[in-house]
Amino acid sequence: MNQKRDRQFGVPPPALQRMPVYYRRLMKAIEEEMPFVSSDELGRGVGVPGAQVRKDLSHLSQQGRPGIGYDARSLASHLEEFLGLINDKEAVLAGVGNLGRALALYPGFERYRLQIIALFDNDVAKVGKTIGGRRILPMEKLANLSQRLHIQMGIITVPASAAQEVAETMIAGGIRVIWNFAPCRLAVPEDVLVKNEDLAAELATLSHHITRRKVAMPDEVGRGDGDGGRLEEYLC
Amino acid sequence: MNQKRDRQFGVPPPALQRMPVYYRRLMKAIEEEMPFVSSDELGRGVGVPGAQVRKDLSHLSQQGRPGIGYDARSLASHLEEFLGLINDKEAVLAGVGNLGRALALYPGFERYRLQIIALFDNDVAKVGKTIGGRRILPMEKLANLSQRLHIQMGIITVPASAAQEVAETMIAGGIRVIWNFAPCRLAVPEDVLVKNEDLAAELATLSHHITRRKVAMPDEVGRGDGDGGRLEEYLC
DNA sequence: TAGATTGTTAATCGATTAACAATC
DNA sequence: TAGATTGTTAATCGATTAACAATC
Repeated sequence: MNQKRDRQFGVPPPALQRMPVYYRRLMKAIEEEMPFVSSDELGRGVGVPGAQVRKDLSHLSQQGRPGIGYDARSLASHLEEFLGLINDKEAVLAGVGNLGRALALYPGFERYRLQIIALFDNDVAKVGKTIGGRRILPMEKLANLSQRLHIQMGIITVPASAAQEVAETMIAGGIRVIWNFAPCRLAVPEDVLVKNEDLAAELATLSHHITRRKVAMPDEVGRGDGDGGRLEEYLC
Repeated sequence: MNQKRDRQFGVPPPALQRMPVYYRRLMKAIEEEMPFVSSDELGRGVGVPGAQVRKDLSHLSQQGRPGIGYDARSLASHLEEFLGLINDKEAVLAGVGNLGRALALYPGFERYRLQIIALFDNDVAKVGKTIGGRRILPMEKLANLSQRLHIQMGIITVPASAAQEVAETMIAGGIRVIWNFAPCRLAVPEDVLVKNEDLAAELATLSHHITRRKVAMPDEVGRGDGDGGRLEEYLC
């Protein structure tokens, strides 16, 4: 009953976020030939208690066996299905700077069946060059290519000042899921999903913790000899 | 009263995460010479209602003027102080692959006073090379250098298989805040803060949305002409 | 059988939203 | 004064945790 409601409205976001981590834990169990994994073991990885894991997994067609745990292979393939990892997904990437280049070459995406199929940049000096076997195309071709190839995802790695315009181009090309690495928020129609990977904002929260931590724990034991040290000594 | 409690126990995590976005909105207002910004305007950027913004900002020493809004400059500098953006922070980075290289060269960190002061890698072919004016050092030097220079943050961009070991090295060097880009969870003592930037996991949740969205909205209007298209046509 | 672990219900906790008197 | 917008309290919503009967 509750399950049907969830199926319809979707799994709660925090639960969804944990699923890939459970999945990873299961892959490890399979590698180590452990046939069953308990909710507590699954939770250990993410730092959540077993009860949370069970609640999360109850949103899937359930699988656990009381007294035993979850069948690793079976649950893993349920998660693969749930997360859509069995489907091929194609993305375009806009902005071939250092970060764009790194993402285009990131080996981890392949495992999840994401292919970055085309790279775009405004810089005429970059257009025509090749990265990981893919030629860099001029930005004007993005919308049309995305539309004709039914691209499902757009990755934005342009500077913040250009991000909104690029997003609009992607949306014009029929893209409805945007992975935004530019340090800004995008204004998009409500049927478009934007996932912000805002490194600068994350850094700011870490900065807060660093600063406050200092205040909270004034005497740091065992942190160096107090003479300050100099960077130069270490340059080999 | 409530404020004191918050000051002591810290601002709720969701509020903290929004602060950098408010800060950015304020910087824009200052640039545009708008002296005051209302909570609704501040919220627009993050997609939260004004009431939420006001509640969030109430954790700071409050500043708003009824009927007018928040003084942009004043609130911005409160946020700078709160987020520790006025303090210089130093980081080491381990793992100079494509992603590590991109982060080392990322221009956005400087604004927030983060300096990546040293780069480390295990690969002897990389050691000795220079990135953004910083020489790459062998991993064995990480702990000692971090300790002597009182480095506050460690950035992990090594493969998942090496991440735990690198984290332990950083912790041995006195680092208590780790920004982890490896697709895995780290086991650390409880006084160490780990912020995971798990791109593979994020991708998996996006993958889920792409898949489910397909199911939810079966007929996609205006997405191409239906003949499928071919990538080759577009390669310039 | 005894021990382990499940799925689920109820209790708790925390964050968001609504509402409104205070005030610029 | 009238209109706008604040800070805060109370109501709502949603997620986490505790507890336990069911069961392998």
